[in-house]
Amino acid sequence: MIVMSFEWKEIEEKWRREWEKARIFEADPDPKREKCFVTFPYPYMNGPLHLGHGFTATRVDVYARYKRMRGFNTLFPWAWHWTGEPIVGAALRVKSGDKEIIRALKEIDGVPEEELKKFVDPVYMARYYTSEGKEAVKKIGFSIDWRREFHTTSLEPTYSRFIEWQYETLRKKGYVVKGTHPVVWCPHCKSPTGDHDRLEGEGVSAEEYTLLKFQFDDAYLPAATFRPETIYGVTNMFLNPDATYVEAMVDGEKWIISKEAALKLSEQLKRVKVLREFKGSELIGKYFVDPISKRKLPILPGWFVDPESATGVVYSVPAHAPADWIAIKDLVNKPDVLRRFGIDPEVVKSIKPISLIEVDGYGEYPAVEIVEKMGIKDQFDPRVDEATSIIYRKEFHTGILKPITGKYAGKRVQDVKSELIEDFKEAGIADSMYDLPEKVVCRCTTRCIVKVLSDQWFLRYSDPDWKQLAHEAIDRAKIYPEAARAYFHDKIDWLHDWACARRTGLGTPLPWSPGWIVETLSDSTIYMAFYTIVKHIRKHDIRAEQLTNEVFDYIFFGEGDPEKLAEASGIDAEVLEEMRREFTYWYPVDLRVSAKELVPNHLSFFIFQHTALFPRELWPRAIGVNGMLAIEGKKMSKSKGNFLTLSNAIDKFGADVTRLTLMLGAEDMDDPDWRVENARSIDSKLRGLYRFINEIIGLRGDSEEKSIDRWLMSAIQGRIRVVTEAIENLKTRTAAEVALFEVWNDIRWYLRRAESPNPKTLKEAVEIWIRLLAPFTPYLCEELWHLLKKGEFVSTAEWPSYDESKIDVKAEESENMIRDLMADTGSIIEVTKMTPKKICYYVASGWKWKAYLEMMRKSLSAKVEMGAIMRELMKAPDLRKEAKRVSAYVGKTLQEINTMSVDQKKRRLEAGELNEKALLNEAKRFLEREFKAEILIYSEDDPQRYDPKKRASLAKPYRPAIYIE
RNA sequence: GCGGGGGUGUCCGAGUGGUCAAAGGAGGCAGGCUUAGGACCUGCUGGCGUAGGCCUGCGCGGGUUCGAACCCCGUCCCCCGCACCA
Repeated sequence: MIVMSFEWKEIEEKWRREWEKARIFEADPDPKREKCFVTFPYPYMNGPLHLGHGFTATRVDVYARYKRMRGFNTLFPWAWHWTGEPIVGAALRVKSGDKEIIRALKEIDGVPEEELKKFVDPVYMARYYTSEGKEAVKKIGFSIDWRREFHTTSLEPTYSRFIEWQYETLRKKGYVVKGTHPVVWCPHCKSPTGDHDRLEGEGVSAEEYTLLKFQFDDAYLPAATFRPETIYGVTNMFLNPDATYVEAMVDGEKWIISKEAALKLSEQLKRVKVLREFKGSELIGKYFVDPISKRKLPILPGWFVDPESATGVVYSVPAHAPADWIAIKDLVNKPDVLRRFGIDPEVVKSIKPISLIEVDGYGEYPAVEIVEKMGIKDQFDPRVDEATSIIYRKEFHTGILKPITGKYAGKRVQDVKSELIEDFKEAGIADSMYDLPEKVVCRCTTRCIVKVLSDQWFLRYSDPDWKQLAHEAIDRAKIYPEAARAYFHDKIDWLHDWACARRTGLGTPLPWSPGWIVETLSDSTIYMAFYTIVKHIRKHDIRAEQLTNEVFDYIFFGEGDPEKLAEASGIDAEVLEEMRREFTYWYPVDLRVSAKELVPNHLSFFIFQHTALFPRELWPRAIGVNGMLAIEGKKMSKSKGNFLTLSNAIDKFGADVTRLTLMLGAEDMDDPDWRVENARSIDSKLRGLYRFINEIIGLRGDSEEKSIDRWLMSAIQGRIRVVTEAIENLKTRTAAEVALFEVWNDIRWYLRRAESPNPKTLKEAVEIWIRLLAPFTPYLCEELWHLLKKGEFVSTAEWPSYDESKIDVKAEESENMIRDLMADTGSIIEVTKMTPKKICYYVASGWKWKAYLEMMRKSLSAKVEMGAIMRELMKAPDLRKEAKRVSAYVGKTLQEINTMSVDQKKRRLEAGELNEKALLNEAKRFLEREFKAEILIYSEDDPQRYDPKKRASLAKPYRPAIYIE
């Protein structure tokens, strides 16, 4: 009696131990074997691994296990990312007793109380999650070579040395340069305020305003705008009478700006010296000069002007800015207000909008039109913003500049905008500043500003030559799915210089600039190279200081003489040579997989840096991109409380169930959705599979090979081909689906169909089946495999090869014929509502087959016409004898032939004439069982046939005629 | 707004010009097996139909074609990313 049930934990632990004992996932260079080097981006250790990590990494592991079975020397290493600020930030929050984070650590991450206390130390925290993470990775059964494990930062000195070498090399090659950069900045914390450090203003980033410098006596009024082209339509200025303005020297010029603006500009690398403060009202009613037209224009009161926004100086273009038009209209209606500021109401009344942009669907003054159309009453109407945005978008995208704009006339706004800004700056009438379009508040409750950092170190991802190389690397690589290729190209073009050093957090200090550390996305770009040598560093106890730049130059670039390097570094020449050999053996990376969110950053950086540092033959060979995991239909998030750690999932469902459920969730860039219900169903499927295979293994004996045996082996070959191709292209869902369900259905059909199932056929099928499933559910397959073959791992068994010789088109087409016939029979029974006692089948006679195949042959090259085909067919004497019936048959069959797909025609031609009578006789008892009726089989011309309704002549190839009573 | 992906039957999800009323799975219904079953097996799961057929149908509206879920144009909607951060 075979045991028909099992405990996941038991078999998983058993096989994990066996694998570790046999060291089957430890891979060393073997020049005789082709290698395969796959990687998963090391996870950041500020928390436990979650199911999303599990999803992506399982895809890597499936590929790795498959390749290993294909005979590749396969290396799948693992490491841990500690670089960055969040771990330090979290430790600080624990230290300060932040309730929110403590609750999250306890409830979501499951950190025990006594451990939690130690989390005030960020390094302890990282170590804790690393060791928890490693347990989870082992439990889920990834085929990792753990000898190559490491973590990042200066706490792993040899890795740190590797990063130093990388950055010194990049700098030497001119890829790292010094520059300036605007960041959202907290004046209190004196540090950049990232999205996660904000109370308010998530997603808000610095925007660059153009400042147009209008003349006012010996000073300038720098008005801020995103639409500098509208200077041609300026009619007046607005200042807030109640706001505080200053006169300040800014880089040697006298500017009039809001008090707040002066502070902001001083943080943007401008020398600012405030001369005096005054209320805006002081300037209301005075005149300024437009630098383009030299017209003198009035300064009007505008309470809507926000001194917190940019310079607090606003110029007015009523033709194209709804807010400006409304503000003027409001003033016209309040002559007393104007008089209070000493302004003659006639001055405002006489302001005429000046049109400068021609735009479809609007007349001279789009702003005036939209205000009227929307019925906006005054400047306090909330729809002013909406109107502004509609006009702005429309004019930017489709607007054509009018003659008043001089050299820009006739061009589209969006095409000349940047040129125009350059020109204005050149002419000294424009400048720029950064500001935030919305309020941003730091976690410390201070309002943030934009600061331009100097002395910043940048990776020059904006460099066109470097971009070119990155594009080339993408073009040379395989990208799964292919649709992601365009995404990469787009993101490579879009990337600009990347500030690659930070002041705070864990990491590797920038070697030439103390006080800076290499930023987290920048120290994780070529570390896969480190996997190839870290094993030797450990084995030979090599210290960081021995790993000089020259040593790395030798290992990774092949530069220098190992003997001399040995002397200088104290590392044996043989060891150096071995490391060099190991690097060149494993490199390049054959596959790297991540979720699509990493395309614009990590994966693109990975590509960029490989092209900067390595020759083309060492550029990555393939990149896989996948979707992002949702839990029960919702995006996974700690704050929403639907966060599922990898470890929890495995404990609850087992490793194989977790893996297979994930793999069946989605492929390509689709987002998989984890549902407990699915996992449960997969669990019961796998238990069923276990019983099913056990029963098959228990079968004894042998019997003769029938058409249905050939059918099963042929069908299984098709499954092998599909699964193999799918995994090759990282279509892991398709592969899992076919390997599990389609193969199962094939075998099920075989068992139902075959009079007496042939154990030999079944065992062959099962051996293939287990191996096809092994990359997905390695533990269960290992268990099953050992029931078949003692002492051999399925993990290292040979992948089933597609055997062309076992493809039997005739057997497959025969089976299709029988299935179709059963469906037709069933349909008749259903419609007529009879309970059949007797079912008669009449198979088509030889001449029909001859005509049918001939028509198909002809139709491969051209459409078959009645006349031509009849002339052709009449050449054969046996058909000529039946000319009348042939002609009727051909007429009826013509359309079927002409609309059949080429593929199908080829299959049927290859199958040739089926001996339908023999096939049906072979299936007779099966059909009788299925329909619970007597089955009678005749040739249509059989004079002995029972055919009371004269249906026999309806027989066609592949469609025997049917009579039921 | 820009860029990428997508809208298919109750649900998830295949499907890129004819083999498509549309794979596979889930759910539902019916039957079988069984002491019982949330285990297993079989069938059904758009509508109509007393003979293997017909009609409707793949976000919406047009078009190309002998023929369209698949190609073209327009349109609406959904998801993801948009930077100093893992």
